[in-house]
Amino acid sequence: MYGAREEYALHTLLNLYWAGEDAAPSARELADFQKLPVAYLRKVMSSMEQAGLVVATEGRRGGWRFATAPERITVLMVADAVAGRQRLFECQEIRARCALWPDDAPPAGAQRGTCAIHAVMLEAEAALRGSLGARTIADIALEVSAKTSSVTREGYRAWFTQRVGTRARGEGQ
Amino acid sequence: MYGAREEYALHTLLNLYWAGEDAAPSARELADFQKLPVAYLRKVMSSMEQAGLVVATEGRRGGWRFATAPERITVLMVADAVAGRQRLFECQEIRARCALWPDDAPPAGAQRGTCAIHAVMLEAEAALRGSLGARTIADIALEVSAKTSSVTREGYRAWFTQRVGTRARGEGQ
DNA sequence: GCGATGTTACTCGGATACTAACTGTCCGAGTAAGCCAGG
DNA sequence: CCTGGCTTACTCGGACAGTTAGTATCCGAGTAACATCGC
Repeated sequence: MYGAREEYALHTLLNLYWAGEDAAPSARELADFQKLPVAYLRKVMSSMEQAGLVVATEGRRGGWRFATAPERITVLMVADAVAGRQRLFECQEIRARCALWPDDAPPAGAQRGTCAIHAVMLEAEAALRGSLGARTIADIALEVSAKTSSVTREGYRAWFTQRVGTRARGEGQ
Repeated sequence: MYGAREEYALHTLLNLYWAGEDAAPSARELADFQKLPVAYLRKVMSSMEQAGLVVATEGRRGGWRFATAPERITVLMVADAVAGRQRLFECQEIRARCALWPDDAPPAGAQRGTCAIHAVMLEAEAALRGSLGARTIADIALEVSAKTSSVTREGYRAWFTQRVGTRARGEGQ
């Protein structure tokens, strides 16, 4: 159900968090840091922009920032943003098709309410979404922080500020 | 994540339930009743047989029965049987790839424990599986029974016993 | 009457199309900052 | 000094290719019940 897109998106948001408030790294920098395909990451970022999670500034010193505080961005929001509100189960209303009646004239009862099987799936989907909706980017970042040394984290931040700085001053390539 | 396979499997188990203990309908009969593709349903049934949910008797009067009481068959078991224990998320250990170190020599800390993002996904997967594991085929059947008239349900059962009967007696064309 | 044979209708498993989705790449258009030459 | 054009390095969006997974079909092999034929 969830694949590389979601993984890229979440890790990149985490990296955006490490980079710090005033960095605004570009898609290329974010991709380089994690060694991801640049062009593809751009699309992922676009999806997240449309969902209002991040915002891009254009031009030479352009780059990406959080549009919302990472404390308010849940994993569910990210998944929905890049995968487009995927359903756990796509009900085809099989119940209406039965040998006991013609296809074009099912009895009224066969279509009333939600399909019982569909209902079970919807319930499971709600459980899934509830779980994903309870965790935020900041949550995860703090969790990771607790397990890594502050030196390492400072290294991350420094890499971004240095990379972004040289680009802005035209020292690139 | 879940599609036609699961829908076919669950509806067919429900139909097996309506057919009654002593019916043993064939794949063709089960498919005809719900107007499903026969050859495909056979494969779905095979998956469920391998998982120990249903059992087939071969030969002319052959057909399908429950291998386990429908009270003990959860929706999760069915989904796992036909979809093969799908993961919600396939972690690619992206965290090990970083511009700060060479690909072939990541620091020990970067790989220790489970990836934080992966952990969130595993938790959500557990919530999903917990929800699906709490509902059984018999549950759903009783739920549907409560919403349909006994005449309708008797019609289902009669259709199967009649169909299975004529086949066994060689009156089928 | 009784056993051997053939027919029928199943299941099982593998091989094969067709379609849709995911991943990834490429290219043109628009935008903002720095640089540099001409007035 | 300062204004206009050039270069650079971004973002944005659409179009495209390669690979994989899901849906569906087909065919040959094995099996069990029934019907039929020959003894």
